Amino acid sequence: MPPSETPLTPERILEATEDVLRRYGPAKATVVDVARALGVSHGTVYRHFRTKAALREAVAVRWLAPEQGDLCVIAEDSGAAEERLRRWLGSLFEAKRRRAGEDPELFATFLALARENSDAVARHIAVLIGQLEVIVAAGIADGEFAADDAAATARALWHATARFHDPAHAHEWHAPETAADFDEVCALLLRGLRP
Amino acid sequence: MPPSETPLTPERILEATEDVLRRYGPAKATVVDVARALGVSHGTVYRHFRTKAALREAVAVRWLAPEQGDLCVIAEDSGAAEERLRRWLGSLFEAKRRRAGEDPELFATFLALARENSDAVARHIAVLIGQLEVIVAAGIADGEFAADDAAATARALWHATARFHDPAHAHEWHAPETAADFDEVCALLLRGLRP
DNA sequence: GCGATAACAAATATTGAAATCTGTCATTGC
DNA sequence: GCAATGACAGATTTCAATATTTGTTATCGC
Repeated sequence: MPPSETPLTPERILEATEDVLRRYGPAKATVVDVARALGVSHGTVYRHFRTKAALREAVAVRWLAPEQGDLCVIAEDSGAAEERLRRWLGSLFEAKRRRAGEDPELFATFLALARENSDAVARHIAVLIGQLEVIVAAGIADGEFAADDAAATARALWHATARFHDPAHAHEWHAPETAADFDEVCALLLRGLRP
Repeated sequence: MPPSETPLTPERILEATEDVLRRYGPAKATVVDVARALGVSHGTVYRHFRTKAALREAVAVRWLAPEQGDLCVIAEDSGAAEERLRRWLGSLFEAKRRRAGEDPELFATFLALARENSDAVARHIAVLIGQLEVIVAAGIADGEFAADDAAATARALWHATARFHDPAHAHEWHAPETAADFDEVCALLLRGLRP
C-alpha cells in the first residue's frame, strides 16, 4: 500500500478513531477499523497508543477539552460570584445535554469510561470541581457567600447537581420538566450560600 | 405431583419469586424457575400474574414497602422540621446503601425496574417526594423554613440528593468519602431552607 | 536505524442450530 | 365451576464451532 500523503501523527489517529466511534459506536468500533480508515496496519496504531483503552481515553480527553475551556472562562470571569456560579452550572448542564443529543456515540464512549472509573474522567471532574472552588472562594472573599470551606462547598455543589451532569442520568435530560428541576435545585443551592 | 399443603396465594408466589431472584439474579431468573420452586406448572403462575414484568414489579413493591413505611414515620413525627428532614434524608440514604449491599440481587431487580421507567417505581418516588413535602410544609408553617413553594422545594431536595438515593449511583455508595459527601450536601441544602 | 508490517497466540465476539422461555388456551380433575 | 395443567407458537437464550480482535514480536523496506 502506498504511504499516505500526510504523516501518521497521533492527532490523525485520534480523528480517525473519532470517526469510527461515531459511525459504529463504542461497542462495535475496533482498532482494526481505525487502522483500515487510516490505510495502515493495526500494528501501526498500537505503535502510537499502547492499548485500545488508551486510545479511547485520548479521544475522550480531546472531546472533553472544549467544554472544560468554556467553563474555565466563566469561572475566571469578573462579576458577582452568584451570577457566575449560576451561569457555570447552567452552561455545564446545557453542554452535557446538547452533546448527549448531538453526538450520542461519542457520549456513549464517555459514559463507558465514566462507568469504568477512568483516570481521565476522574481528572476532568477534579478540574471542574476546582473551577467551582474558584468561584466559591471568590464569593467568600467578597462577602457574597457565607460558606467556611470553599473546597467542601464546591464538592457539595458538584454532588448536589449530579443529576444534571452525571452521564448516568443522561436519559432523563430530555424530559420536559428537567429544565425546571434544574432551576429549582439551583435556586435552593444558591440560597444556601448566601450569608 | 401432589397438591402442596398450603393454598397457592399471590403472597406465596411472591415469596418464591423473591427466593428465585435472590438465587439467580434478575437476569437469569425465569417464571419456570418460580413455578418449579412452588411445585406447580408455570401456567399456574401466569394465572395469578399476567406477565413476568408484573411479577417483578409486585416483588419490587413488596420490597420497597418497609422502607417507605419507616420514612413515613419520620415525616409524620413531631419535632423540628430541620432535624426531621436531616433524619429523613439520612435514613433514606442509609436504607438504600444497606440494602444494596445486603441484597444485591433484589437491588439489581429494583435497578432494572428504575431503568425501564416502571410505574411502580414512579409511584414509590412520588410517595417519597410527598413525604418530603409534608416535612417542608410543616417547616414553612412554623417559620422554620423560608421556602415559598413546598412542592417545588421537595422536588428540589429530591433531585439534589439523587446521588445518595438513585440506584444508578449505587456503585459509588461504598466509597469511604461518600458519607462525608452526603453530610456536606445535606448541610448546604438545609442552610438553603433557613429564613 | 527506524517506522511500518505481517504473522502469531490468546482473548473476545459472532453465528446458527438447538434448547428454553414466555404467554395462551383448550382440556383435566376435583 | 374453577383452579390447575400441559401442549403449543413465537420469541429469546444457550452453546459450541468459527471468526475476529487485541496486543506482541520478528522481519521488511527504505
